[in-house]
Amino acid sequence: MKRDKKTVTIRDVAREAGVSPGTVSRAINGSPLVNEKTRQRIMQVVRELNYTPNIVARRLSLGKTQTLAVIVPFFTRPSVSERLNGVISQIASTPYDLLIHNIQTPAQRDAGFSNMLRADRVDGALIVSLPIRESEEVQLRQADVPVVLIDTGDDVPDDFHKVLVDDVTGGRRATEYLLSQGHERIGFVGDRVDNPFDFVSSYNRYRGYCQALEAAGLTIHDAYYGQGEHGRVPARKVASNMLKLAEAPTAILAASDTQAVGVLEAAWDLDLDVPDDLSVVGYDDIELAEVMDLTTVRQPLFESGRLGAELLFATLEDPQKEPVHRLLATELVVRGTVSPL
Amino acid sequence: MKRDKKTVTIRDVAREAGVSPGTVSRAINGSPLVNEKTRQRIMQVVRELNYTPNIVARRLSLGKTQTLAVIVPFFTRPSVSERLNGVISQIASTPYDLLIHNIQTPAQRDAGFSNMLRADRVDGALIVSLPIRESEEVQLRQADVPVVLIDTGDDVPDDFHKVLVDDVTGGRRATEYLLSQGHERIGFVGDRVDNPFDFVSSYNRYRGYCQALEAAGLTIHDAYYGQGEHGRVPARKVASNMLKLAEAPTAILAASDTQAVGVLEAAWDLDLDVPDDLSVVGYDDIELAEVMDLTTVRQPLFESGRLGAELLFATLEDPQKEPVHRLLATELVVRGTVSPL
DNA sequence: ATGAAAGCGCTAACAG
DNA sequence: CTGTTAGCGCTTTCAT
Repeated sequence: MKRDKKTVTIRDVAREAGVSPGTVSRAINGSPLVNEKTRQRIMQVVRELNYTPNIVARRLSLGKTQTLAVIVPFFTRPSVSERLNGVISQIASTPYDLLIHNIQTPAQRDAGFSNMLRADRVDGALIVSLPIRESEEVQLRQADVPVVLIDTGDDVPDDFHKVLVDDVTGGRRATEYLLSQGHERIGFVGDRVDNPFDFVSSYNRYRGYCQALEAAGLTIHDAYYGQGEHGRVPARKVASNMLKLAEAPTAILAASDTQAVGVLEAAWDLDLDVPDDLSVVGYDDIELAEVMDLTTVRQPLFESGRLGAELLFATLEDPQKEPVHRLLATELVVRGTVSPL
Repeated sequence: MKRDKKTVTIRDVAREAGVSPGTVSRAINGSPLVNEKTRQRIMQVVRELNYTPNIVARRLSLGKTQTLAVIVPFFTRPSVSERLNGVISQIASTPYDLLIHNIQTPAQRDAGFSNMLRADRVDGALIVSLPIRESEEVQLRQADVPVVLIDTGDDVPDDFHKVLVDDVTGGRRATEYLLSQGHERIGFVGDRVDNPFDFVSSYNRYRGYCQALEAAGLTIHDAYYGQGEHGRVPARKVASNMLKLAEAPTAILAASDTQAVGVLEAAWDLDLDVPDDLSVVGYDDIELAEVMDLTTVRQPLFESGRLGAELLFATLEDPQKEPVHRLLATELVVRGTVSPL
């Protein structure tokens, strides 16, 4: 849209082809009501002039942005970026543009919600792994574009489209597995409950852990609930403290593979052998898990993103569509970091 | 831009405030030639009506898209996504939208170059880690938007803005380090030279490796140049073969940390101790490297992205700007996978 | 300091 | 089947 380097417009094509702009538009957009002869001639001119329609003008006229937005926190985290990958690959075959709004600060968070959900900017939006606050729920409801929540929104009303992964069950299964191997002193290392983004997946996995313990008639010790900032290094510290307890756990379930590696490091620091002295289970099954031979809970990261995008397209087609909820299952991947007690 | 749910336009505000649309526009955009009183009144109405300017209309009128694109292959690779992170964080504080075009197939590649470099779509573009082919170089030159190349384009003429990292020197330094530790039989495990994307960074690192070897008066053996698809698993296979040679290398330099981990795995497979039986050096210094205690060559991933975006903004301000080239340095990070011979 | 009017480039309803 | 016309919503001369 540089005005200096003159752009070829539909008018230029029309003049050159000896027709009206309207006809050119029809020809380009494959309307059936244009003579084959004229269409050929027009397309010829289009090629000669190397014409390409101004997409912004097109959008204004059509009233559609042909753009989708995804709001996502910390997209460099492997689990997040894999979901994003699913979204992107689903959109790739469509003419839609994809706007990425990464969130790492509160300001970006506000900006994302107030800018990216507007119909003059996008036709629809995906929110990935970012917990929805009450005020944001209001914004979402007022938003004039369809929104699909991926890996978030289990606590917001069911009138939103959602693709969720069953974190509670995942945490429970992992714990049950540990119990089945004879472990009773089982620790949990996860995010802080009161983290600045209100991330809740770690806590949900912890809830599953509690369920399993209770079902087994075991008591839940606070000392076995290690909370820290998300990441390998804090997890290492938290696990280290836990492992120094008089009655140290014989197994630890981590809220993510990244944190599980921190647990492994803590064990190394203390000269504890994994799995002989300590069993460890992670969560996510990112590539790192395989490298570390980590037993973990696999969740369908890519698929959750792909499905969310698919769902958004369906909603674009039929805005009145009933809210859809997909709850994806997890799967325990047994590798080498757990041994029977 | 839903037409049904009536949108508030500048006209509505104007009518309500008893002024003309032009004045509202001026008021909103902070023009000095509008009476303070009227501005107040207008802003009041804006708030009451919850008016927000239609961004597409604004773009059409202004002739600017306020959008930037980044073309990037395999953005889930940690090294790539970290560069992207640098780009995003630099753009975050600006009003620009960011379009991500991920490339995993030839079709996406073509689409990216023909769609994303058009002035009616974006104001500028960044190309990250994707080697430029000759035909693409032509497209780049014809593009009517400024383009900055990040981690690519060392083989295209110097009239493009570039942010490069010195892969050759990085490869050389790593090799020199290995030589200084007494190693002479040094292997290299990297991408295939004839890979479908023409990725060249692996080969450049290999060139540095060759330089170091030659400078030391050593001959370069083809058997010590292991090529495979990018990734941990192929690298494992390639390294495995190399380590089974009669005269197996005592040290291996990998073209990336990911591949270095494959080398480590190959060593484990063969019951070789690292670093006692085999020294290993990686490249990139992604988080995985620290976890594996891997000696590696650190390159400024985030900074390369940030700098590229910064450069693009500078070019947006001054399109006539002389082509800028930044060559970023690498740094050897000594950890625990190398021992003297 | 403000209003009127033209225009950004495209699409679509309306005639014919 | 094609031309004409009227917008889409905003910005920006050009008057006044």
